[in-house]
Amino acid sequence: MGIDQLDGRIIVLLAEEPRIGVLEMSRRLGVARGTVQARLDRLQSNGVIRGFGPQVDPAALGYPVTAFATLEIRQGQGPDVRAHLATVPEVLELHTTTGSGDMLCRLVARSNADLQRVIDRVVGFDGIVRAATAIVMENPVPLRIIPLVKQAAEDPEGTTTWPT
Amino acid sequence: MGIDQLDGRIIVLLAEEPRIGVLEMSRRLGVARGTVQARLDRLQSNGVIRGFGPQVDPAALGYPVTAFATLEIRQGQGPDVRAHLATVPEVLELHTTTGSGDMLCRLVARSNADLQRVIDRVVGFDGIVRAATAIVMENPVPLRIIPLVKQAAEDPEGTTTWPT
DNA sequence: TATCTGCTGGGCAGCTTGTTCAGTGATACG
DNA sequence: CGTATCACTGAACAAGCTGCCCAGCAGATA
Repeated sequence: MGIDQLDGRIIVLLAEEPRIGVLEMSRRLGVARGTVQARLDRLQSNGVIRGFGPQVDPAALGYPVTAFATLEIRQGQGPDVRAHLATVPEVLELHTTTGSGDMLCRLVARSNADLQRVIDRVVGFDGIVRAATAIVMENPVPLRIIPLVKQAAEDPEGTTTWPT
Repeated sequence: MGIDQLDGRIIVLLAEEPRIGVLEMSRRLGVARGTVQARLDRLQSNGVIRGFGPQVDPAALGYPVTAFATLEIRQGQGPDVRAHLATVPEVLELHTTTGSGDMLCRLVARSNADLQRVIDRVVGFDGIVRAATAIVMENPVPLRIIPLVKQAAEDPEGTTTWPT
């Protein structure tokens, strides 16, 4: 577990220019093509790189409204609620969190009015006691990983960032 | 704005086998290569497909702990807080939301103990009044987009899902 | 009817990929 | 100390894909 600086540079390069190809990477990094290839294979089998799926923008799909909903779950209904939420396309992700047996999920909708439909569908299920929704207005920091990759590459053991 | 079924199938195919290539896609979809190429170009210039960056797993990087923090911001300090949080690598994303002038951010850390360090760094800033943190235990629905893509492809106008 | 857009099917040169091989340096281990 | 293991290098090869071009055709539109 952990990556070295070469791994980090490969990931950063890949993030900046996804269509770059192994050969061009090896040229820019100043290493042999086989090395980059082996590193990439290892990163993928390690699970560090999960894949290269297309990053789709829900807004461009017609779902410009994003919201986070905190759900309060009736005791023992967790599994059923998970299964229910998994069937709702507008539920982009779901987490169970500490706190009062809660879940947090990310929703999208076609409009603020449409959000009502989505929420109704989400909470229209027995196991859900209550839902608190916060609509996203701005997204100053879009989901990112590069800064973390750089830190992990500089300091694989976490020694410098560890609390003293 | 909106995608048709062919666009949807292209995205799904790309998500299932990211390394597939335009030629193989055209074969599987039963259309000409130029068509797939043109669709892909359009999807990218439309912004529907933002890119093909590597999906990196923070856990595999040594950051297995995820948390969501709700931040209460002092009036007028929003921009400064955004800039501050953008400098913290462990802040994976940041949203401003409705509610009491709040922000919601996703954090990762090397351990529960390390999370304290991250939170201290996040809230160690004048503009932040209070922070409520929820640690993620499970992630029953990892960030996904395919179900939404399928729905958008089937129903580009949202007519069937619209509230009646 | 004339135009425009999108799709088809073909062809071409150039480049990348996947794979294999031998050689080398560093490291770990008996 | 000798040796096995590992990672990296540099090279080679055939195969396949990409990017780009073109002409033709169908459907929608003005």
